[in-house]
Amino acid sequence: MRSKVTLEDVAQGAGVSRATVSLVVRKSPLVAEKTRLKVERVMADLDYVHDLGAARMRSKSSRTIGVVVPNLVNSFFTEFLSGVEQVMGEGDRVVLLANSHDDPLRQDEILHRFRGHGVDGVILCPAQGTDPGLLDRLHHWDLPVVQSLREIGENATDFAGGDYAEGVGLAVRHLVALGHRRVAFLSVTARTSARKERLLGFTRALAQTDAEDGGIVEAELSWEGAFQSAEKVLQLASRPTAVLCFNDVLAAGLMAGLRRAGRVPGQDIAVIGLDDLPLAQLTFPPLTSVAMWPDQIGASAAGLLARRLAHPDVPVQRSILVPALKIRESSGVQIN
Amino acid sequence: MRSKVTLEDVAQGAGVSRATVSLVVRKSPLVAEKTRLKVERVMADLDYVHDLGAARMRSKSSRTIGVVVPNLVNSFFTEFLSGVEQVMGEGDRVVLLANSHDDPLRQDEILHRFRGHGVDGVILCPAQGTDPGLLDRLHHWDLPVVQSLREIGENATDFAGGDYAEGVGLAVRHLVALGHRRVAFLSVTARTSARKERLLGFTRALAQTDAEDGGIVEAELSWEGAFQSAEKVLQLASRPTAVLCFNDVLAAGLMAGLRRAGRVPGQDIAVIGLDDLPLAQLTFPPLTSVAMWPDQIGASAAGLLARRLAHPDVPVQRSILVPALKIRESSGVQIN
DNA sequence: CTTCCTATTTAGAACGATCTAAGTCGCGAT
DNA sequence: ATCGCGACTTAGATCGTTCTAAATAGGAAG
Repeated sequence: MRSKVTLEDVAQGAGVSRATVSLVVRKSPLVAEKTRLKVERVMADLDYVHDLGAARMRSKSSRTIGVVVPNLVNSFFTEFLSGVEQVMGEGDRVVLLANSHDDPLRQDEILHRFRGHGVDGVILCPAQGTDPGLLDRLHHWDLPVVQSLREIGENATDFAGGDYAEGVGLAVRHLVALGHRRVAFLSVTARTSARKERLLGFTRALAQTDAEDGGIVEAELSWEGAFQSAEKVLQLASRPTAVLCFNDVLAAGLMAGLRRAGRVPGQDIAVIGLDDLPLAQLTFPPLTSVAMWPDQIGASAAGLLARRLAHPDVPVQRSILVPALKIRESSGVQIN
Repeated sequence: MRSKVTLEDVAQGAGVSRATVSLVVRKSPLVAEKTRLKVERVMADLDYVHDLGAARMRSKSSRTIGVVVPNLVNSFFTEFLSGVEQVMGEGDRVVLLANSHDDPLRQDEILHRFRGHGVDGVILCPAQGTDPGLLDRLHHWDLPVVQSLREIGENATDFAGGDYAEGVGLAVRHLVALGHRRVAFLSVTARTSARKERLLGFTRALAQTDAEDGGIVEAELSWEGAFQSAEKVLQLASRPTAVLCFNDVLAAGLMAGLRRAGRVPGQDIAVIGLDDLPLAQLTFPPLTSVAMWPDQIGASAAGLLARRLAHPDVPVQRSILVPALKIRESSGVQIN
C-alpha cells in the first residue's frame, strides 16, 4: 500500500511550491531553467506520476477520447482503430474503446459511460439504426464528436471517411474495361449510410458506361452470409459476369461460395471487393479490391477530433480519402 | 458552455444533502426508499452525470482498466480485445486501449500513461524483448496485472492463454495420422514465450510419433514474410510433405507463396495453421487449423483481472483454454 | 418521561491537481 | 536611494466526489 507521491511531496523535496512543480509538469515556459532541472530530478527520484484524474477536475481536459465502433471482428475496423490509436498516442492522449455491436441502446450506454469518464471528445461510427436525434443530444452535452465511416445527419459533425462512391466507380469502370456488361452487386441488409453511398456509386457508375445493373443481392455482413448468397447470385436472371461486393469480407465469402457451387472465381465469374484488407492478398485467386486506407481514415478522424478540441469553433470539416484500385486476379482477364 | 450538474445541484433540488445523493448514486442500502426515489427523479430531471474522475480521486477505484497489445492488425488480437471489452463492459468498466507495436520502450510509456490515468489494473501481452524486471516495477507500483497470450517471468502474475503446446500436438498427430512423416515448422523471428511454447510442443509431439522434424524456417510475423519464406520451405533438405505454421496469418501467406512457386497447397504439400481465425475459412483451399478461441482468452483475462481487483490477495491463477482441431482441406488427404 | 436503539442523514475534511491574483527578486534607469 | 519592470514564484481557493464521525428522528423499552 504505497502512499502516492504528490505534487506536494515533490515541492518539498525540491524546496519550491506546489504551483511551481505543477508548472514544470505542464512544461510551462514560465519556470527558470535551473528550477526546472532541480524539480525534474526530484520527480524522477521520487517516481512521481502525474495524476490526470485530479488534473482533469480543475482543467476540464482529460486527454482522453472515446472511440465507438460497431464491430471488432472485421479487420477494417481494427485498422481504423489502429490509425486512431497511433495519432492519439502521439498527441499523448489515451483511447477509450467500446464496441456497440451495432446496437443503438448499447451505444447509448457507452456514450453515457464515456461522458462519466470525462472524455474530451468521441469518434463515433454510428450503430445501424441510430436515431439522428443522438447528435443533438451529444451537442447538448457539448461533447465534441467526429463521425467516421458512417454518418447520421447531414454535415452535422466533422466526418472522416473514404470516397466509396468513387471506389465503386473505379471498380465498375475496371470491370467494364475488361469487357463485362452485366455486373451484379452484393450488398448488405443493414441500412447504413455506408450502404447507401455504395449503391449510389454503383448506379451512377453504371449510368456512365454501357454496362447494365446485373441485380442486387443482399447478405448478412459476415463471410458466412456471403458464402450462402453465392446461390442467389448465380440464380440472378441477368446471369452477371462480374460481382462487385460491399467489402472484402463479403467478396472472400462469395468466392468460397462460388467454388462450392463449382465455379472458379476470376475465371468463370469476376469478383471484386472493397477496402483492400490484407486478406485480399491471401485469397485464391488474390482478390481485386479498392484500397480505402482504413488506418488513414482512422488517423484523419483522430486529427479532426484533435483539431476540434484545440479550436472548438472552427467550421465543420469533412476529410475524404481518395481510393485506389488494386488489380489482382479475381477480376479475371479481358473477356473479349 | 453548459455548467455541469453536480451532486450539490441535485441535493438542492431534492432537499437533501450532498452526502445522501452520493449514497443514492452508489446504490447504497443506507438510504430510505422514499428519499432514493425522490433523488432519482431529480437526477433524471437535471440530467446528472456521475463524474467518475472526481469519484476516483477519493475512492481510489476508477472502473477503468488498460489493455496493451503488441499489434492490432492480426485479427487474433482483435478477437482477444473483443472478448476483453465484452466482459469489462458487462462489469460496467471501461477499457483503455494501447498498441505497443512490440516495442518495450513504447510499452513503458503506455504503462506510465495508464498509471497516470489511474487504471485499476492492466491486461498485458508483453512486447517482444520486454525486460522481466517490468513485472517487479509494476508490482512495486502495486498495479494489478494479468498477462495474456505471452508471458514473462514464471507464474509471476495471473495468466490467460491457450494451450499452444497441445494445439501443436493436435496438428502434428493429425498430420501423422494422414501419413506424413516429414513435417516442417514455419516459425517467427521474434523471441516470445508464444514462440517457445509452440516449438516445445512441436518437438515433444514429434517425439511421441514416428515422424521426424522436417526443419524449422523462420519468417517475419506477417503474411508477406510467410509468402517469401515459401522458397526456403521448398528448399529444406528433408523435403517435408507438410508444414505446420506459427499461426493462420503465416499459413495463409505460405499457401500464397507456395502457389507462386507452382505448388498446390493441400495437394502437393499439406499446410496447417494455428488460431482458426475467420480467415482460415476464406483461403483456398480452406485452411486446416487449431482453434485457440482468442475471444474466450480475452474474456478469461478480463475475468482474472476482475477477480484480482475484487480480492487482491488470492493466489495467482492460470487460465488455459483447450484447443480444438478444425480439419479442412489444406492438410490434404491421406497420403498412403 | 427518560433512555437507548436503529435507521437515516449530514457537515466538513479530504483527494491531488490547476488557476488566479498577488508576491518576490534582481537590476538597470532615474 | 528609489522606482519600474521583467522574470519567476507562490498562497489559497477551487474542482466534484467520498469518507469519517457525528447528529438526528422515531420508536420501543424501562
